[in-house]
Amino acid sequence: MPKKKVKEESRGVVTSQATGVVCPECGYHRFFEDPVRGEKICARCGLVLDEAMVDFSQEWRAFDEEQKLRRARAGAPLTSTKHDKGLTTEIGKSGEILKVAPEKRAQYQRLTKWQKRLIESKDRNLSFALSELQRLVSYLGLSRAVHEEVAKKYEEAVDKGLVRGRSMESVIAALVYAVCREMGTPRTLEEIEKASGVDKREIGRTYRYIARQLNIKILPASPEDYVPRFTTMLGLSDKVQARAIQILKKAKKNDITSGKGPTGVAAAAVYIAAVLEGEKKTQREIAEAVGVTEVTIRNRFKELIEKLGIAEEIEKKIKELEEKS
DNA sequence: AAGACGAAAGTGGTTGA
DNA sequence: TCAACAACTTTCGTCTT
Repeated sequence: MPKKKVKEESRGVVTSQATGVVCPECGYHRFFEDPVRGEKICARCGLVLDEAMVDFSQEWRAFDEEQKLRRARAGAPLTSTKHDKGLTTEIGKSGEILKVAPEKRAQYQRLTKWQKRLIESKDRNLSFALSELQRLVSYLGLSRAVHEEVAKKYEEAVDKGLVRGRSMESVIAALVYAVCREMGTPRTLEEIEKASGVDKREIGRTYRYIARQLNIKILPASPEDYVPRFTTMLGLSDKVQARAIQILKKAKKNDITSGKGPTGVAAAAVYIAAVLEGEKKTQREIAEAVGVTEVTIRNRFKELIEKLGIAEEIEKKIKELEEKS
């Protein structure tokens, strides 16, 4: 894993692609776009993916908001995943300057200029970040609610200056992680790493920092929340899902879950539930889908069946299933 | 040959002095 | 800042079917 490269790219040298397209050569998801030659080039291996692209950028330039408004031929749709929901505050309107005392005009103009610069720099930052977010959302199949919430929190983070010294990608990734968890549909760090190309330790670090600064409560993730996604990923029935959650509830009461990695516990519960419902999957299959090792599943599995006193039941069931095949 | 099991050594992160 | 520590992973050998 060339981690260094990703870091450099996150400095903004690279245009990130808004859709879920990946390089057919190396599977990487970021590309350089060269508008002059109309080429799209994989940022990792350099493969030219697209030639003779259409340049969608504006053919005109605008030097201030006024020109922008005048030259634009279409307005952006209103949505809260856009940085300002289409409403921007400005200090200076050309007519108003006449109302200001002559001796204050110079100062007034300076203020106007800086105000514009600030807004525009925030603009660029936000629109770039939001397109990265858009990419993650479609890649991970996240809900509208999560999308909106992350957008809101990101702006908050920018306002508090928390993005400084961190790459936008890592902040976005961290927020996605945080919000997914908050909404009870957690994704693992690994999944977000794969989707965003940001190292998972980096995501974790940023997550903790941002969460503290924005007063997002960091509750330990609960295993139940992972169950529905795991069962669907493995193609298991709703019955298995319900059974797994039932097992986890009981486990929680007996205090077996605390201190353990939630994904491991969830994986073991799914394994048990699958066996009990006669839809047995191998430990490896589950391990692979969930992103923990078989060993971990085994350990949790052993703990669960012992402490819940269902060891015999499970063994009987396994024998039964073996006889059938 | 494939799956389950577990021992042993290694890794990254947290905690407490 | 450092060492101890728990959870988890990797690796590998064994047993069963």
